[in-house]
Amino acid sequence: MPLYIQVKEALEEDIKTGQLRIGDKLPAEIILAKRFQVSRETVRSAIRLLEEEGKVHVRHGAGTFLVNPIPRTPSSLENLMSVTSMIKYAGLEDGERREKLRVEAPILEWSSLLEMDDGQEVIVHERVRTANGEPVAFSKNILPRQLVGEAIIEQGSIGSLFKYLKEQCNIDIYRATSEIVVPLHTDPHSQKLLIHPETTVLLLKQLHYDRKNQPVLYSFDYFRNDVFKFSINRAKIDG
Amino acid sequence: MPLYIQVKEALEEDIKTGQLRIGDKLPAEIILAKRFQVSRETVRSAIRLLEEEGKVHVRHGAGTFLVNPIPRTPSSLENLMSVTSMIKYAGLEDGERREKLRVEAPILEWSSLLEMDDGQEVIVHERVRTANGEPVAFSKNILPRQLVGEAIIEQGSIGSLFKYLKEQCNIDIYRATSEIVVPLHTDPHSQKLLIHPETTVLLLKQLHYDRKNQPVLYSFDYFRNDVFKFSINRAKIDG
DNA sequence: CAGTGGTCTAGACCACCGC
DNA sequence: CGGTGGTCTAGACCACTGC
Repeated sequence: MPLYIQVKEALEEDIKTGQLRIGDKLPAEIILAKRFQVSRETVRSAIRLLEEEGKVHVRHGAGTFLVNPIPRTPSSLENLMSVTSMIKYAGLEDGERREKLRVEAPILEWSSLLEMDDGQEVIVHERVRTANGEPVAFSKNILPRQLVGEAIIEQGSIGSLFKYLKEQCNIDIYRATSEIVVPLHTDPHSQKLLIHPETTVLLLKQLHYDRKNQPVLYSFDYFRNDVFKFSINRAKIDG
Repeated sequence: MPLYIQVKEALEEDIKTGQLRIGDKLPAEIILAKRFQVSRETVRSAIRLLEEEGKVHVRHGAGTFLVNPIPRTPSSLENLMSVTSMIKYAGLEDGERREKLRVEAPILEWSSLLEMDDGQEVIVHERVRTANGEPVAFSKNILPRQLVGEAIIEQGSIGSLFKYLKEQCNIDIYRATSEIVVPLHTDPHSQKLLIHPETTVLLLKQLHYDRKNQPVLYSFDYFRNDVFKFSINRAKIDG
């Protein structure tokens, strides 16, 4: 375990035991360095982590101050997770699915977003997710056929798409840009989920990227908003 | 200008001029340090910035690689901005508003979220935003009366609430947790905006914090989704 | 002005990757 | 195994804050 992690955890322990309280100024970096018998840069690495996690507020020339812990949002949208994970996270049993899988010629929007060459085909994968026998989400996934190979077409059930792509296709999704849309009532995919009068539906149009920021998957994910809760942490851009 | 910023910008210049191309491995840190006549730690600070901005991918033992630039999302929700700013950002003229301002006893949900003592009152501020004579957004803002003082009650028009709070009340909002909700058609606030058949409405329930993570403002912000576009960048949590 | 964090150095050793 | 990034040190000087 690196030293700066140990220092960070020691400081967190001071917070937890109440030795440091909200609003308190932490000892100067040089003092902490002496106390923990490490160099000042090591202390700074630890404090940088605490700052990233929103536990302290560093002010040049003034000191480092303990702030309220960031309010924890249960499952926050800026953390990318697969629909399968979101269902588990919501405490639901990932039930029976109706899957459809086909090969298509992409429409211009898809081939453009996925940066595909002309003439290439896409795999279109659709499925309804259920819990307690009721539909709770619907997903339409679009992938370049070239990326996923031929095996997927014979595949009966995919399971977690993220997991399948990682293990079978060596595609590691780790980022996405998502547009949040409230679909119209006339949207046929939305209608599949509108089974209760108090149900509303939210759509995420998501373009997923691998670690090289290559687009690999475009998806339309519809969620019942009476079942799933969506939240997000927002912060001012500068200082 | 700090050295590590200069190094970062020199590297970005190499990217822009095509000396470094997507997928390329950057020279080793120690080589870059020699080239720029700085220490290795300075180079590492520069690379850390590039990594945070998603421009390079650092792999322990392998090297640092140039990746596709992160797809730029126009106005992404994780960047906190006021409704006033969102309206300007959408290219709309912030038109006539119908403002209401009153003092109330808070309901339990509000006083709890705003961490208020019993018996304290809240200021409730509502307004409709219009553009081209049509309503495009509706906001309901709830603030502890104690925080904002008495002056606000006599105030005719507030303008940008964020700006008002900063300049008149010394409250600097810099973070929020927002829940994204698709309101029901029966929601009276939502109905104010449903003036076209192809209009849908999205609601942000937002709890705003100052730099000490003290909650200072709870707001319900309704937006017409045919006028405003909402997007978000999502990333996997761990490396 | 004293105290604080921000930057920077020139080394060192370790952990990991890919050949 | 050599090359790479990850961590760490013991200093130094600078820039900012608040009294």
